[in-house]
Amino acid sequence: MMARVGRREEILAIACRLFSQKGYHGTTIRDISEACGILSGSLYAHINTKEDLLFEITDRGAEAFLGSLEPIVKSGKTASQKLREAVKAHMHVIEANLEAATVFFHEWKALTGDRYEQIRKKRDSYERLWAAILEEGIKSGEFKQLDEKLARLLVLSVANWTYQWYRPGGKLKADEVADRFVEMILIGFQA
Amino acid sequence: MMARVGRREEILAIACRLFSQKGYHGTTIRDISEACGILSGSLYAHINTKEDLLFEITDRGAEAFLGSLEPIVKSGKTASQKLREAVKAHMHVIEANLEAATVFFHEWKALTGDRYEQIRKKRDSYERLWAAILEEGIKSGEFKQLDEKLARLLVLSVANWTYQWYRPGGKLKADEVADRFVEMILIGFQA
DNA sequence: GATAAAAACAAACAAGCGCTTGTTTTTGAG
DNA sequence: CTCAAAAACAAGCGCTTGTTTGTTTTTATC
Repeated sequence: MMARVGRREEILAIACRLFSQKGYHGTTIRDISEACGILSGSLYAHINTKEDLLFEITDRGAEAFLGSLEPIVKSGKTASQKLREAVKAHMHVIEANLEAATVFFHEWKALTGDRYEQIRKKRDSYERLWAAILEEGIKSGEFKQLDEKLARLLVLSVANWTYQWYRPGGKLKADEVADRFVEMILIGFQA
Repeated sequence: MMARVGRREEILAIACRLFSQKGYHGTTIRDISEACGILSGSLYAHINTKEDLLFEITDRGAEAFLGSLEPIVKSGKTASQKLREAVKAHMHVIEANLEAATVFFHEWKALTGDRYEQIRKKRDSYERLWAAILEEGIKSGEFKQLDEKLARLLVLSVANWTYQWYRPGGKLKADEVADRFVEMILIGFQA
């Protein structure tokens, strides 16, 4: 016999949903197992520890964000184009997996030891990719002579806050939101 | 004899610090009492429940943000001036009480029942104050014909993400950050 | 220095926590 | 139908959780 490959994914998805709703520390192993329709002990045929679940969810989230941004930064487009596509890519990752994105942004600090460090490093890498886009735009004269750090913080604030309000299936489509955000960032509010 | 008025405040400050560091569910009553230098049971001479602590911290946070923004919205200044002062006021609240702001933004969802609703309403009120500034600027023609909702989300993203990176005493002064953020928002990145 | 409020201790409570163990049931390929 | 792997159960481990209770110590005031 073979293990149903889907079972573990199912558990991850359920844990992801609960972590995003009630937080990691606010979710118990019994919450997860109950939502799976099994007893709490039975979960441990599929996982080693509760923190494994959190790590796997956040790590996949980190990889999704990194993997979507890397090709854009490496492309030969202009900084404005890269910025636009970066925001779009970021929104698409959130759209495709809002719950995992929420856990990634909101719960990753509950990780301990080496796993905390691993995710922290991936977050840093992600920020550096954004920094590269802004540095390029500032250096080439395409953007104003902005303080790169503050410009990056502004863009990242917009990107990183998205999980708090964006709801797939709502009126606002991810691509449209991204386009308008980038437009506002590029040309400003002032008439 | 009279109760030392400072004792309860001390406990609140310690709980605030721990909640901001480890989260509400990640902090135990024994963590708090130990940091206070007393036994866990002794805490209950000063508080009724653990959630009381969270509520008092988040409610004070909400009031601080609301109280700082209200007079600005009501003032007779231009929308741009209001926007500038609003961002400054927001940053000042965070600067003056980073830990409480962190708990307010990050842990308020751990509240239950009526208290959850109370804080949610205050958060809504706060967003509506920001909306008023943007609506005014758009209506008067001072700002471009922006989608008000998306413009508000952009500004709120920048404001609400601040607690994640701003550190009082660092190189960046709150007023300076606010000025540069507003400048970028008003006139955009494009050269 | 007596007094009473305030603050702390000492000890424990019921409930819930993450997780382990040994056993039984379900499953699907041969 | 057989049989072994996989998945679930049943029971409970040691520990921690938020909180309560009754008692003692500290504190400021008269």
